Amino acid sequence: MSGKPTLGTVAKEAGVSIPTVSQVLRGTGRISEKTRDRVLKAAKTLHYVPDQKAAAMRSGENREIGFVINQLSNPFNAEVISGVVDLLEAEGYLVSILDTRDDSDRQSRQLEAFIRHGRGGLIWVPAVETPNETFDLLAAHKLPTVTFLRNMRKDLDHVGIRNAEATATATRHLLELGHRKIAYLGGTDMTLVRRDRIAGYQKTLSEGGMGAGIIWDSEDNRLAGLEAMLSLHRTHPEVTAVVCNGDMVALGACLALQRTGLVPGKDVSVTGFDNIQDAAVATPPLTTMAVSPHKLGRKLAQVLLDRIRDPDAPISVSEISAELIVRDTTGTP
Amino acid sequence: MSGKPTLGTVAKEAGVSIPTVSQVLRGTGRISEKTRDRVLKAAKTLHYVPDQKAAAMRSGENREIGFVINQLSNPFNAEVISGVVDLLEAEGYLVSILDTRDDSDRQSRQLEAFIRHGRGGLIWVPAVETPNETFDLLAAHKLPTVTFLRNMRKDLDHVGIRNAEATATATRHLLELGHRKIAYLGGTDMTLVRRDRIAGYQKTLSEGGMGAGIIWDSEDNRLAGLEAMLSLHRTHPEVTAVVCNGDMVALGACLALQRTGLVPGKDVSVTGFDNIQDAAVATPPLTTMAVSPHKLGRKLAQVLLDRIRDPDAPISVSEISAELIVRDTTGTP
DNA sequence: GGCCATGTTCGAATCGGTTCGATTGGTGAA
DNA sequence: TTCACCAATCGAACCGATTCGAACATGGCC
Repeated sequence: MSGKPTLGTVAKEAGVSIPTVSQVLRGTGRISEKTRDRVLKAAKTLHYVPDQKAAAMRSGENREIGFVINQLSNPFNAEVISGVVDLLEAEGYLVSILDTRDDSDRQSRQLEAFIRHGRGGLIWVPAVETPNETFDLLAAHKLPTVTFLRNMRKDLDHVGIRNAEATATATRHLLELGHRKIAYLGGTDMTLVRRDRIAGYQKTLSEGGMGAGIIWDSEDNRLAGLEAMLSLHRTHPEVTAVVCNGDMVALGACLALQRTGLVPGKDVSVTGFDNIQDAAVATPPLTTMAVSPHKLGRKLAQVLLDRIRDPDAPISVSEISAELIVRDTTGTP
Repeated sequence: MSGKPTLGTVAKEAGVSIPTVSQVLRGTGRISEKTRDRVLKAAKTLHYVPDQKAAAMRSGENREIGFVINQLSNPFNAEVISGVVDLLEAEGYLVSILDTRDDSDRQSRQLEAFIRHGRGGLIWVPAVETPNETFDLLAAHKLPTVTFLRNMRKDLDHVGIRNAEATATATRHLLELGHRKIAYLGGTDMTLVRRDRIAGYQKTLSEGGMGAGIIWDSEDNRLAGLEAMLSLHRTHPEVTAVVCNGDMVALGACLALQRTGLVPGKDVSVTGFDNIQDAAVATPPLTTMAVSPHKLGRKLAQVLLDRIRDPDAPISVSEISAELIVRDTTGTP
């Protein structure tokens, strides 16, 4: 009545020993039906819930997974999380989420907190400027880890998107429509992801004989995309198409065009990346590169489970292709 | 070299006993400088990180907080989470987040998981249809809990928004502009929050002699808002203003108006709720009711800390006022 | 030299489970 | 009656930390 119920409380209530209660509740060992029933009834009347941290301590098994992401407010990430959680919860794991907001100091504090509090595995979008010692910390504690989106280490499992292939597809789509002046919006801080996406864009341009292209800086949100598009258009009015680093940027760019009196898809073509829910609803609906976030999430969960089950298996790197979804923001120039 | 470093490993490395290492690292007891240095150096070279679950087991203190939210993909919620995490991390707590997606079965599994895995406190947006037994579970385990947004129990601390006051303000704003046919968009499933917001709307209407008003159903996202506005306009073309239950709905409604050839703020006025980032950037920028999510987050953290420190303190209920931000989607009819 | 005060360090118990080997009681066969 | 065997249950050690009181060494004083 005073404190929380423990194995001891249940054991006394049922008139058996502590190990017996433990065996009944976990279904191990040979227990007669009579005592099993007695124990189960006692556990129920006392509202007994086992203390996982005590269990984890002895058995070494830890059914709690950490998910460290760089931007919780991005709806694409939220959907990936759903996919991960669905699969891991079905396997009896608890997934707890932290948001680094791409701050590597906060990230290192959070990862250390995960280690202190004991996690059995980690899914992680490393912050842009993650120092080596952060990777060392994880290695020192032998924490099964899968990186997501940003593949920064050859010694860790990874799940990501074929970024270069995707932007190449988007760029080729615009070339085939007849565009000749195509800019890339969403970039210059050199994330690995951005580097790959820009590489795909540039490779396709130069294969088409269009030179190096124009890279224009923008953060990954609507407001930044809007401002970047305005300045791009002011500086390079000859540009008739932009490949955007993300849907948020692309939607911002469309707003900018509309404010300038231009029609996205007629005067200037725009492609996005992610296929977030808003992309389909926007006016006009956004042409974009789609990757199923749920598929990514399930893959992440699967790779992590495999790693937990066999810590010595070879490193796994999975890259998922994005698919071009043509809507109304792209057209002939 | 093989397993994780423990107090024992560090003790052997430094040539002292386990309690000594513990005392050095937590700063308790009187330790000579000489051994302190030796211990600290050993801890550093071994990358020692204390195991919180072992510590929590002995000391009873649990510095891990659970945050159970109903919709992770809502950017407003993401900002609230930032506020909570900032304050609690500074106090040495780890905040882990789960998303119920308003599914009460998933919610009950998640809360039980939090109890099993041991949390020292809980911030919680209860799912719409939360059964009593879920509340009983928390009470049975004496888990310090603060509800957020949805105040469903008189026996739990709460932090929320003055919903009725806010929609009353929005409705009065529209009345003062001269609107006479004002609908409420985002309704009818009877969440407490919605009930309060609708009550504020209806009270203001009837005080202004406008009758009961029109309540139109919509979920809390852009696409739903768009479709709801289309059907509302088809059914009730006389409506010249809509009070929306949230910004996402309001933005969807504006899109719907634009598709119909109407101008938000001129032909039909629209107010939102939350002041999410997109509200300021949209074309036209959205008139909305703003509550500082960061302020809400810090309040939540503070109330929870107070509860943890004094479990017997009287129940605290804090409601924060929303502020009208007039932008371009409201005007004279 | 013996004794106490002071400051450091360590032994042992504890938290709530799990695990394994040992013990108990009952049954059937020799 | 004795013995072997099997199923059911329990004792005790352990996981990694914390906590408290006891032990120890040192030095000062009588």
